Amino acid sequence: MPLIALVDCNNFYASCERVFQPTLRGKAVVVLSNNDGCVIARSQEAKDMGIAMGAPWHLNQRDYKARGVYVRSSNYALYGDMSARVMEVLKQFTPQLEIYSIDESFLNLDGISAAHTDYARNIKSTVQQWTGIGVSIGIGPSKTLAKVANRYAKRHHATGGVYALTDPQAQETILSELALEDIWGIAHNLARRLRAVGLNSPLDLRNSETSFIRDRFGVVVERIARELRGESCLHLDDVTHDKKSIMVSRSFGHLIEHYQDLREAVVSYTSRAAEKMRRQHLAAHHISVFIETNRFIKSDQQYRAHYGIDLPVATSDTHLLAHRAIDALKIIWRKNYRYKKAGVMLLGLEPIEQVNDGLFDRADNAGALKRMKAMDCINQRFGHNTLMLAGAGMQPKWSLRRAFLSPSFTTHWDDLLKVD
DNA sequence: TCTGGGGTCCTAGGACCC
DNA sequence: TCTGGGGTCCTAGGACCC
Repeated sequence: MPLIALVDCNNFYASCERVFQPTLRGKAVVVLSNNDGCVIARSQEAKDMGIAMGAPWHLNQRDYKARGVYVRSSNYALYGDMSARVMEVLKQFTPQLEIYSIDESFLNLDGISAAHTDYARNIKSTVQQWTGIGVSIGIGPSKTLAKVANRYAKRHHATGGVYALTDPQAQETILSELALEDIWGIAHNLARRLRAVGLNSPLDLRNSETSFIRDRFGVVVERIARELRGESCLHLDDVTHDKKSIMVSRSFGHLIEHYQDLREAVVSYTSRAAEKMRRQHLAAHHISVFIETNRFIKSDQQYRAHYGIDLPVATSDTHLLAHRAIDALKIIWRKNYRYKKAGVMLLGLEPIEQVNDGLFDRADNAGALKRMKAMDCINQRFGHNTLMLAGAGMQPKWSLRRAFLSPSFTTHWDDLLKVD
């Protein structure tokens, strides 16, 4: 029987903030989304105060601040870096590690001779010591049961943050006490449909007839049911795959009515998405743009639309993609709406072996490559608004404009490229 | 005033082929 | 008189995840 551990960082973003600002220890900390719109992470103290995940911050902001809650805007570069450190430590404890998300990994414990809870406690304390991040560890014969065990470890202090759900009796008890929605892969909709046929708990689902589940709910739920039985269906996957899509989207700080503003946003998102894509050595065959109004303002006329364009040749050329994105935007944009959000998706991604190969379909490949690399550097250095201006054909800051227009511009590239 | 951002997988149905 | 059926591929949209 395989044994799988799920290591999950506790309150990850809040914990990261604390590592870099130790005075936040023991304090209630929340991390907010873009525009400081809603709560996306909370320290234990903040959870204990009843601050909900996803809660719109503006609703209770004054109240919480008065009660001493510390607030941080999200810093994904920091979290990504901390995540990599944690994963590096975890790698040393297993022959096979699947990085599932920024704060979670599955570890294969097969062939580990030590008692698994002792082993897990060792992992936990090592991660804590080397990175400053606290983790909880759940162990089970399948990923789904490891998830359940992890949840149990997080919620029951007596476990000390480590719990192995290997005993059949314990499995029955815990599965009978959980709600369907507590199971990985089951959310509101599926839970409702399951209850409609009399399956009210994870235990009911586990004990139901496989063929019945398969017929009524499809392979996804069938796998969940099998996993709950301890049958490992979702195997560990330790190779990193190329991304299948790359998206950049944002909610605007204020509602946008003019086409020009929307266009600036879309061009800016496109350049960021293209930049991400190039960093992963990928090129896109398809670009899709979407815009939407604010669904929370009931009195506003609502509008949502998206449009995709196929690219004849896979490309990661910012200019080319930006032009296609604008084409798409022109098609879906409508007057007299107040837009809240826009996004750009790159799809049909394929790897490019060499940076130069198939990357550009313009004549001046070398020049385009240089310009593109420099744009990435400018982005990093001056912020994306700079490129947004340049990309949209507007007037960038004078110094940058001079850089772009100067005949000797190429001699400046090397300086810019040193940033890399 | 103010409600995130970035992903993956599966399915159903249509088009098309032999 | 009889008017198939199996298979693949593609896409849009749903559902779920962190």
